[in-house]
Amino acid sequence: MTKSIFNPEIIELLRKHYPQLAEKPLQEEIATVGEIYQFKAGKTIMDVGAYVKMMPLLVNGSIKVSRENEDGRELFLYYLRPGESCTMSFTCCLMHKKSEIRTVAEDDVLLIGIPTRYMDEWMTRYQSWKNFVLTAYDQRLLELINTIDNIAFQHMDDRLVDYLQKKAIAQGSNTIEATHQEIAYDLNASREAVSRLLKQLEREGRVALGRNRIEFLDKRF
DNA sequence: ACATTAAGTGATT
DNA sequence: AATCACTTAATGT
Repeated sequence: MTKSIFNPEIIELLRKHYPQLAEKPLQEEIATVGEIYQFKAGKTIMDVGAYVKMMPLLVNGSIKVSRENEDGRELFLYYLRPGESCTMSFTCCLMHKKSEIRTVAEDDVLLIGIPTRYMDEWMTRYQSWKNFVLTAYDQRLLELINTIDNIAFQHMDDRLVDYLQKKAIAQGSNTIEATHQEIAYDLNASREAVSRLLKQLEREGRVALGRNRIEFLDKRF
C-alpha cells in the first residue's frame, strides 16, 4: 500500500488546468490521493479489456481514444485534450467494468491519476466534482452523436477532414505525420479511399501532401 | 544499385 | 465505397 503524500505540485496543475474544480478541500484531496503520470508518445495508456484502476485528469499532451470491435478493427473516436477527462473511466470505475476502449498517447502526456475508489464519494461530497463529471459527460455525448452521424451517413470526405483537423489540433501543428494506411485504419476505411480523398483535398488547395506528411493549408484550426 | 514501404490509379463489384 | 492488381515514387541499406 502506497503512502499518500500531499503533493503541492498537483494543486498547481489543478489551478492551471482545472479551474472548475475550485473547492479547496477537493483540491487538497486530489493532491493527496492523486499521482502524476507521464506517458511517452505512442504509448498505450489503457487497452481494451483492462480494468480501470484510475481516472485520468489530462494535464499536458493529447490522448487518442479509439474502440476496437470483434474483428480487431479499430475505430477512432475522439481526442482528449488537457483539461478534459476520460468519460468512459467514470463508468468503468463505478461499475468495475473492463475498458471498452483503448487510449494511446498521441504525443508526450502528463496526467493526474486518481484512484477509482474516490469517484463515488466525491460525487456526493463535492458539488464542483459532480458538475465536472456531468459536464464532461454531456460534452462527450454530443461529440459522439456527431461522430455517429458522420459514420451512419457515410460521408467519408467529411469524416476525413474532421479527423485531420482533430489530429492537427491534438498534435498542435498544421503538419500531420501519418501514413494513409494509418489514417484509413483509424477511420475503418480502405487505404485507397483515403489516398483518393486526400488527393482531392490537395487539388482543392486545402492540403499539401508528402510521404508520411499532410500539411493543412486552411487557416481555421 | 537494390529492396522496402508509401502512395497513386484504373478496373471491377 | 471496398478490393484487386498494378505502377510510380520516396527512402533506407
